[in-house]
Amino acid sequence: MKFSVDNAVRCSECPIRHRAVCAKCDTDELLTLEGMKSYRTFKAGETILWRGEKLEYVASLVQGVASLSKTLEDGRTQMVGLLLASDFIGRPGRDEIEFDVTATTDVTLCCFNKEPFEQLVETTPHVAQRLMELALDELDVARDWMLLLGRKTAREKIATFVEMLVRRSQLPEDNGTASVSLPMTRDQIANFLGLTLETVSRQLNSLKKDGVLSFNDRKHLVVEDLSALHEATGDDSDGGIIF
Amino acid sequence: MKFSVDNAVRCSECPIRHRAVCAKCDTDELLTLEGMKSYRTFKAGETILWRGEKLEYVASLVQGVASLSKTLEDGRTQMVGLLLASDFIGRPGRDEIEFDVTATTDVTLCCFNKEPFEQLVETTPHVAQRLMELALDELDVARDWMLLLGRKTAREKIATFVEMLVRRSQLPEDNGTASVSLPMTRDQIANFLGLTLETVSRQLNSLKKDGVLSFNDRKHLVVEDLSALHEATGDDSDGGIIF
DNA sequence: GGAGACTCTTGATGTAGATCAAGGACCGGC
DNA sequence: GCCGGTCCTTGATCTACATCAAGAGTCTCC
Repeated sequence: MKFSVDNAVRCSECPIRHRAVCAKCDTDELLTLEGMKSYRTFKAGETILWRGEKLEYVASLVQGVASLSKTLEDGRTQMVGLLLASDFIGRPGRDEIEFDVTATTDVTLCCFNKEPFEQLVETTPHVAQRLMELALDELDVARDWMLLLGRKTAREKIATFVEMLVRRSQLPEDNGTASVSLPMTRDQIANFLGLTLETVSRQLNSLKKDGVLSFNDRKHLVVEDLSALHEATGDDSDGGIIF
Repeated sequence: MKFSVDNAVRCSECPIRHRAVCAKCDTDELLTLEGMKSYRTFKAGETILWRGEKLEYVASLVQGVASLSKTLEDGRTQMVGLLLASDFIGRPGRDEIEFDVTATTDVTLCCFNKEPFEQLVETTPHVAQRLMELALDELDVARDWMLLLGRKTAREKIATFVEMLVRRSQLPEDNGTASVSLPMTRDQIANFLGLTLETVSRQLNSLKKDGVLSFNDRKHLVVEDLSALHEATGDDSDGGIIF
């Protein structure tokens, strides 16, 4: 279900219609948004927004994966968020953002100019409510990530990351087995988990040796034993992580 | 400006009136909130909410400091948020929370029963907007914290923490000097920064030895050189952290 | 199909911070 | 004032992961 700037869809047919910032909008509100929106695309690796850059628009991510990252003075970087289809970029009421946004894969955005969008937020409770829900969901994810970054071992971090991929891809789990595609390089994973690429490689291969995972090409992973994987995350058995 | 359950204030005189979830409310809306609210207090160390517990109410923190924390299966814990005056607890649309909430100091909450509050969110854009702003602010803080947890050294973590205390306390900075009160034990600080209490102690004393900080009693810190402190955080010189 | 550039693996070594341990300072209660 | 508990400091040791290094796969573009 690919689409490009050239064949822009109507909102009512949009693949993220029911999950994005517009999820709660009624037909009238949708019409307003329809008039404001425009699509943009970015190639994998391109920077979508720089930290501190003046924000001209806010956007929903329609297709692809983007990442948010922060950098220290000496160049160390940490990924602080992963944006997937229906996630929102930018915030009404702030002129710039505190992190860089980079396209991990090819990305399509549905953009709204900032000012008219802010007016919409002021007037329609549906948009503000949905933005609040999205922000609170992101907050939950960020907090799970803080636990991971602060307290988990390298092996637990990798296991948690793979488990997240499985949950998110929503693939049918075959009696304890699942296969997922890996949209990032070891380096990007390392950046995500607060590790180095060598440690990521070692831990992935260690999980492979232990029969929890298997893989041959670098873009694809098979989880051989989901419960062993969960065991390795260190997470409390109930509850768990929401993605 | 202490107050207890016994001498509940009117909303219009509330110390957090202009920063809490009610900040954008007009007089009518405030009246509705006035009718719904009730105060609760907790002693330092008490648990305000357990993870997974059914949420009966949402609340604004009026006075004191509370912390959010997560726990791994084997008992390792990580603080994932610090709640200060005007911060909000709970989320409309979710029946439980994913972390424990504990009173760090004595705490006073302004509570709203969950269901009427949710209805209010549905109907008044001002509350939804303010909740969105609060959530987005917390998200910014959480992301700074992820960078800290994932990439900073022990010394940088401590420096960042102290700098945060300074910024937050808003005390007049005397030509590069500032003094702040320390509302937590070494153990709690360690839990906040993803360190151990021994490391916290060592790094604080190392910063003392280097003339950046000084302290005699355990509840009070003096920053002798704010720019040296900032230097020690590792943060990019511009921008910086918002608290 | 081969040169060059990424990306990944694997090994050897170093080190920041955890862990273990013990003693000292402070605090509240009797 | 003394006693028990909590909190903090300091030292010795250990270890998980970073860092440094080298080689092997794989991808792409003339």
